[in-house]
Amino acid sequence: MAHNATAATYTIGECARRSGFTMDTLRYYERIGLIDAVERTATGQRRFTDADLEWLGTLKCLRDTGMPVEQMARFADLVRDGDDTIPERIRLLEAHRVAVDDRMADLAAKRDYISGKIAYYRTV
Amino acid sequence: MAHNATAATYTIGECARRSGFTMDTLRYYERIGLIDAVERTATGQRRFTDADLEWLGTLKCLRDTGMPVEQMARFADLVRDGDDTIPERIRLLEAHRVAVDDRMADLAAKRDYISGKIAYYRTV
DNA sequence: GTTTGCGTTGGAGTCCACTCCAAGTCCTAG
DNA sequence: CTAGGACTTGGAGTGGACTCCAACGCAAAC
Repeated sequence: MAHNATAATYTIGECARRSGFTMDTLRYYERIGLIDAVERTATGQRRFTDADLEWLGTLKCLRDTGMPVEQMARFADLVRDGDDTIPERIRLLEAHRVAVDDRMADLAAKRDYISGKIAYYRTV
Repeated sequence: MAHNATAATYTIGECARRSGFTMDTLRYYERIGLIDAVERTATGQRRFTDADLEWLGTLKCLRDTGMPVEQMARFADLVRDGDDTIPERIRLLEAHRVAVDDRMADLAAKRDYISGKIAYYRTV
């Protein structure tokens, strides 16, 4: 058997600190199935693993780029359903990337409008 | 007296179409003071002017770049209070531009993460 | 001159994504 | 061994920004 050097686990508080979600949000995400049932101690406290944290990193990325929770749940389902769903996952992520690109282009244009407004105010 | 060639007015439906807000949102914005009381016909129907539309364009830009309604209301108040408030308006818009820039940088980074994820899935 | 549809109001309802609460248990530092 | 902080639950509450509703009045096309 391999020597398991890094089996770190984290309390929900520590996980919140590391993931950028609040404890409440972590519990909420577990409740609605965005994250699989987290390991528990004998007394019922959650212990998050590095794998959980990595998945949370993906969720954070999707969430912060504006993906609705419902679509993230769909993605989570695909991940749960194994490698057969990889083409669909790619489709989902590509669609999302397009949405993000569109959003960035829109922001850039509107940023310029704001800059123009500022420049105009400076002439008054 | 000058010849007034363009005194176009628009119904709320037309204004919605042109501004990109819904009729309900336009009424809501008027109610909360984001837009000044709109002109009315004798029978009480709203008639938006080109000036209204221009202001709505500014609001759309601010809103779509994530400015909270409350801060837009603050900006609207400044505009109402005359030219003395221009330095403050500049400060407000500059702060907002920084926020937009930050948001774009964050989106760009996270877009790359998503791209990496897609690339990875393609290797599986 | 009537039908079809656009407009009016105040107020209630919706949606999303959390966020908070109370009452209790568990952990750990001293 | 005890004090204080971290964790548990189910369920209720929040905040922001709309969005919808009913019951009605007005408009304009034929």
